[in-house]
Amino acid sequence: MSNQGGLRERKKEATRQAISDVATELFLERGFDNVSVAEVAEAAEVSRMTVFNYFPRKEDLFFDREEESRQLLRTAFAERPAGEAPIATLRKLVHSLADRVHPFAKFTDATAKFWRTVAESPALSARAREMRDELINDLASVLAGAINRPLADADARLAASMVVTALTVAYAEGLREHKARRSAASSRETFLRIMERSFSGIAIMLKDTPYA
Amino acid sequence: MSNQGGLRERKKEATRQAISDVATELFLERGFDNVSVAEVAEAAEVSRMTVFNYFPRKEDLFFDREEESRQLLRTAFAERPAGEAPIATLRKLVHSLADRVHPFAKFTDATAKFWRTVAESPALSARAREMRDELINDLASVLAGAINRPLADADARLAASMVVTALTVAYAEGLREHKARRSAASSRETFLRIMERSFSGIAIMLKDTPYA
DNA sequence: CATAAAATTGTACTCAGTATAATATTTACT
DNA sequence: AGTAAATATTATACTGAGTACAATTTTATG
Repeated sequence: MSNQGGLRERKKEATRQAISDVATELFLERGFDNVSVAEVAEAAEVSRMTVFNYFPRKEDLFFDREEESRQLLRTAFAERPAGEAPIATLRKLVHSLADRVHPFAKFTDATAKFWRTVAESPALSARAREMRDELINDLASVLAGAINRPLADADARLAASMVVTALTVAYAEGLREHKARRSAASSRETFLRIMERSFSGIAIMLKDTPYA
Repeated sequence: MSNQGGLRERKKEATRQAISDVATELFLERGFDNVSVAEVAEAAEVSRMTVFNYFPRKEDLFFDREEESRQLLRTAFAERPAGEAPIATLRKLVHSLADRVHPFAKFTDATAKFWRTVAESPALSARAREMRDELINDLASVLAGAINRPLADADARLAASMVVTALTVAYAEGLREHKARRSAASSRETFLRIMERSFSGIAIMLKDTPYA
């Protein structure tokens, strides 16, 4: 039987982390497309097959936190005050992320380097876009679920698409601001300013729906 | 020297078209991921290398009209009345596309099958997302250029992202409506209704900028 | 018809990702 | 402790996209 805190589980987690760490380091150093999975395996002192055992796709070695955003949404809506408009819940969540300097609203040299590495690799860029679309789908489901609407509700899809698009633009501009001014405060303000403008527009789009 | 309407040019174009046609047919029939480039080459009676000569990536065999959307934007803004708000120009363009039943606003069994084939292939979906991002970048440049702003203008990026996102959602819902009701009129209406709602919200987002 | 330019092809390669079977290691049980 | 079952790791061999480069065929031009 599988032992929760057993040696096997701990070793697996350690192996996984070791592979991910050494891979991330190599990718940041030399660029995602200039490092083969075989090299990662060798550097992690593990076989190529083991790498693919833990990470089905090479891109997963770099993007190792997809589940986090999903969880973030679920808890935000689980704790939502009854009767609050879903869009208001999201607006609060965004401010909370900015206040807590969550990775999704963090503008530092490290995050800049991370996203530069993504931008320089077609494969990583493609995976980032895919994750964006998955986030939109998740959010649409959560939004529709929050007010007991069918999961394919068109208004939910519009709302989710617009919010995630706003986040993408706001985050990109936040990063640009960081590169230009190197100020955490002004990056944060740029990010929030764009999100606020976006939310005001999104509210209009959804004004005759239960989402706003 | 290269002869404009010479035999060589005509033959090249014919070969290219023949490859693209036979590939599209195979992909629609059996699915993009179940047909190898080698098979396409064989069916087109051409070598594998020749296929890659004309179409650098396999996905290009299916998406063969990327330039069209680019051109659509440029001409719309070239013919724009002086002083018209860029967002108004886009709104008119969308209505014009719907009226002319342009491929970007066309809801038929054929377009449904086309996009179903895309949805069923990870590679084609990825390429579609990439094209969406390229369209956003193009549109942002055109918007900024239209009012003599720097090409990286944040407002232009926000506007472009929002409009393309709206188009994506509106088109998807138009397709869904087609599948449900098989009515060209009601698909068109669904599409335009979502676009109108989106434009009204986008106008709010940009109300203090020269774009709206 | 000969020759230059350009299109097509052949060959050999790299790399991601998959399938499958063999081997090593941990766990559970006596 | 020792052993059998479960599971992690590895070896091997494969497919298919995409690239590099050289050889060959086809078209254009004098």
